[in-house]
Parts: sequence; structure tokens; C-alpha cells
Amino acid sequence: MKTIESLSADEERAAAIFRALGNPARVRIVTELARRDACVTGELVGVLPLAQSTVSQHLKVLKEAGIVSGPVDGANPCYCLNPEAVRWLVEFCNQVCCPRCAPGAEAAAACACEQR
Amino acid sequence: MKTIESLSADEERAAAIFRALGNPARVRIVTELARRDACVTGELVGVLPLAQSTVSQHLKVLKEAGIVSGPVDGANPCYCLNPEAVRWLVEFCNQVCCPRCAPGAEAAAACACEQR
DNA sequence: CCCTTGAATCGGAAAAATACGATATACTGC
DNA sequence: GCAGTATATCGTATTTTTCCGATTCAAGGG
Repeated sequence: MKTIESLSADEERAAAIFRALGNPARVRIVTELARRDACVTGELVGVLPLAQSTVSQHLKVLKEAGIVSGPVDGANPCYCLNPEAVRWLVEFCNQVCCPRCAPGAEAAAACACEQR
Repeated sequence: MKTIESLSADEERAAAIFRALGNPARVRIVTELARRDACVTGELVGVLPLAQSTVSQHLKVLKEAGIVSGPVDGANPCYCLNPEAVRWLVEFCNQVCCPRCAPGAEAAAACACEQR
């Protein structure tokens, strides 16, 4: 993938987070983590039809993107969802698409040209 | 990538949209489309340091994910941002992470376990 | 100290994404 | 009809992702 020098820092961060979330297994992990307050990896392996090493890799990707934090090593290894990252992403979407995508902006939603 | 049969339709749709947005060039295209009301491909080629055929491919990916619509063929080929898709994605994020990620949920944001 | 258990990392195979140039297609204007 | 311009598609080389089994590492129990 080519680097685009004209990209803003926000755009790059958004792309990185989107990319990390752009996999069904990782979306599933995030929804599982959100459902509970914390999660050991082993439970996730039970939920997903993937090998333990693969789940571990997915967790690493999510962690590097800042979407999850952990694990705390020691007695209770645990991965946690980082709500700040999700909130940031939602905010980015709203900023970028504002005012056409903001909730309540339905009136302005129609495109200027006819849709195919 | 393995198909995960236990995945809900929403989770799959979210993953597909995230994946489509998970590329710097495509984020840039979306922000450009959001900035204007419509955009012919040519202008985007000028904005991005990529070949015309590559930009066309990116537009195709975004279109297949339902993020942009168009082009209307004829005199004024135009691609438009589909605000509904972005709104749906924001809503998905809020639903999944609710109540821990919803705006104003800062009090509940701290994870149950210590962060590394 | 050794053994079990759970998670991370390594090595590598297969599949998918990314990018480009070349080519095809569609529309405009002469 | 023909030329010119703009966009889409094809073929393909390269890179990246995805996944697994095997191995390593760390903690705890006997």
C-alpha cells in the first residue's frame, strides 16, 4: 500500500482503526469484549471457530490499533475494550460527514445528483 | 479469511464497511466526497498520488460496500457519499459499545482490571 | 524441581489486497 | 462517422493478510 503524504494525522489514525476492525473475527472479539467487562483469551477461543494462535494474533492487531488494552500479566490476564478509541472513531465519522451524516441530518442527506 | 457462521448480519456488515474504510486512500476519498456534494473521478485522481485506474478501483470498493453511490452515467458522472451508511456505522458502534462508549459515558469507561 | 496450563511467538502456506500500465468502453463535439 | 476525453476493466507483479501447527514462555501446583 502506498503512503499518502497529504493525509492528515486524523485520517491516518481513522484508516488504521478501520483496518483493524475490518475483519469479522475482530468485530466479534470487540462485541464480546464490550458485552463483558473483561475477557481472558481462552474464552474468546471458545467463541470463535479459530485456532488459539489466530485469536492471539487478532488480539494483537486490535491492541496495536489501540482498540483493546491488556493483557495484565499475572494471575488474571485480561483484554479490555478501550471505549475511548471507539468514541474517537465515532467522533471522526461525525466530523467528516458533518453535516450530511450527523443524526438528524436526514433532510440534507439526498445527493445533489440522481442515484443510480 | 475464514467465514464465521456464528456472526450476526450486523457484525458482518460492519466488518465489510470497516474493511472498505480501512485504507488511507479510501478515507481520503470519503473526506473529499463529504467536503463537496459530488465529485467526478478525475478530481479525485488529482487529489491522490495514485494512477487513475487505482482510484477507480478504490471507488469500486467503496461503492460495493455501500459507502458511496454512483456514478450516474451520462453527462456528469458523479460519485456521492452515502450518508446513511456512515450513520448506520456510527449507530452500530454506539450499540455495540453501549453503555461504555456512548457519549457521556465517561464515568463508566474505566476497565474493571488494571491497564498495562 | 518438574509438570501442566494458558497465552504469545515463529515459520510458512494460501489467499487477498494494492498498485500499475495497457486496453476497452462510453460519451461529447466536430 | 470519427476523434478526443474520461472512466472502467483486465492482466499481472508485489505486498500484505490470514490462518494454522509447532514451539516457546510464564505462572502455579504437586
